[in-house]
Amino acid sequence: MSSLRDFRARHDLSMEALCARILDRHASTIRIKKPAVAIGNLARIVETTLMLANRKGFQSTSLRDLTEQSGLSMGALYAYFDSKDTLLMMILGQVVSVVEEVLGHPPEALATDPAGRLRWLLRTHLFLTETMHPWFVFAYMEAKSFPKDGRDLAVGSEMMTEGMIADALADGVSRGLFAVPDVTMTAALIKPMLQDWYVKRSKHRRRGITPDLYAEQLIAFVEAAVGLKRAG
Amino acid sequence: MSSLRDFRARHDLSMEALCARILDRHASTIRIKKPAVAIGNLARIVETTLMLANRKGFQSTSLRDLTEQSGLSMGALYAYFDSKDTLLMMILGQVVSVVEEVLGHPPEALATDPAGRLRWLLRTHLFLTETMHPWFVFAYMEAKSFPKDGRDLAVGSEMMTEGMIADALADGVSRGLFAVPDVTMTAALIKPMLQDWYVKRSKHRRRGITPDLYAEQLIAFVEAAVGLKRAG
DNA sequence: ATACAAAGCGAACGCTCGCTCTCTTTTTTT
DNA sequence: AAAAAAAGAGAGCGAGCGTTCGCTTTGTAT
Repeated sequence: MSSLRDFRARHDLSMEALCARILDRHASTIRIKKPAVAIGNLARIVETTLMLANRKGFQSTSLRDLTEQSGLSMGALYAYFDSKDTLLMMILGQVVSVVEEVLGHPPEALATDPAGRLRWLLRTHLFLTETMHPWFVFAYMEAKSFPKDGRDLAVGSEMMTEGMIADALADGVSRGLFAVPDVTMTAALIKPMLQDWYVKRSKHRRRGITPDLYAEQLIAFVEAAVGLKRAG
Repeated sequence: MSSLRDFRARHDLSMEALCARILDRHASTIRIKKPAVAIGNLARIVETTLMLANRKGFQSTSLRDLTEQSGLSMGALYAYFDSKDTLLMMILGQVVSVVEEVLGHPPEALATDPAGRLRWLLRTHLFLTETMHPWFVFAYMEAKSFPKDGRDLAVGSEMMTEGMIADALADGVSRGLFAVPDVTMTAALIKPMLQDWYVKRSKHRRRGITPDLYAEQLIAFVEAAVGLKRAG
């Protein structure tokens, strides 16, 4: 059974790796020529933005706050984005892209094992959001104030992961493994429990719940709810 | 079995009734002498604030937006609150107070019926948030940018309702009705499914899910998860 | 050492913000 | 009808916003 350690060994989600991909995606906007410099400073910018935005909201975070905390000047910041909204879209776009990449490819071995695939989805979702915690809080909390394309992107991403859960459920039902009256509705009920891990993470941590523990308990809860008989 | 109609017949949660109580609580700040005038204008102010804040966030809603949409002048607004933060606290305080009042008093008949009390809690929570939908979205989405006392109030309220769920679960476990490994954790998993109704309400509505339907399916899901055998 | 591009800097701009204050209008009282 | 009290109006204030731009510093190739 896979753990958070295993997950992190399989995926490089370090700040540098993530910012390298942001640089790729926004090469036309970013005016810095040397990739090493660009990635290093992007890392400082994104890290500071996530910290400040998660503390008091992106709208309320001023670019002057950002210059003070990041150590970069106003002019330097605008070499990396052409507007505050672009900065927001850089972060959001990276979150959406990683979700698609990580959750979109379940192990082939689970292709005919809906219960295993459901477990894998829940566990992987939790480990991903744990590893990129500030990114996901940012995407979730700022979603409603995104420019329209950003909102569509976020909603689309959410619908995609919900759809993956629904597919696993439907597969399980058709194999007689699960007893679920309405797979769409059930998937819609499972999603917020996944999101709660990162939205209210400090509460769970205060109670001593680790990601592995949360995964285990959530899986037990969901499997009971969908009528799966558990081994042992 | 109680429905949304029944719920609304039992509780007066009209804008006027809610604003009358805001007036009571903030009588010292509000400079308007005649209650009828004060309540009427408070209703316009709160209604407009909720609409604008839920559309683009409270921070991004300017007082000039508020004057335009409400039809009241800047000077008039400041006869009702002494700062934008006070306006926020008026709304939040009313939400918290109503939650305590409505959820804090389950029917006496359910005192020895944990399964019934759990059903009542879920249903009542859903009906309450449905009836005061914009208020709850506001409290939930703006929570992180509240001044500290506001955040504490919101967190306290959430912990209270989670505690009620946990109590019902613990009662059920001690009577041998539920099979739950950890009541606190289980309550923490149930809460976000309740909140999802109002946070993602438009998604559910698009799918044709009514509050009564959501209540029914959520209850079925939870009862299966906690191991309750259902009649029929 | 020189030349040139890359990167970084921060004062200044136009604008909007929350909030105040004086003045006018409406309502109530006499 | 006059006077007093209550309520509303909206121009104006200083502060702070996102963004720009002319300039300096740093790094590199000759």
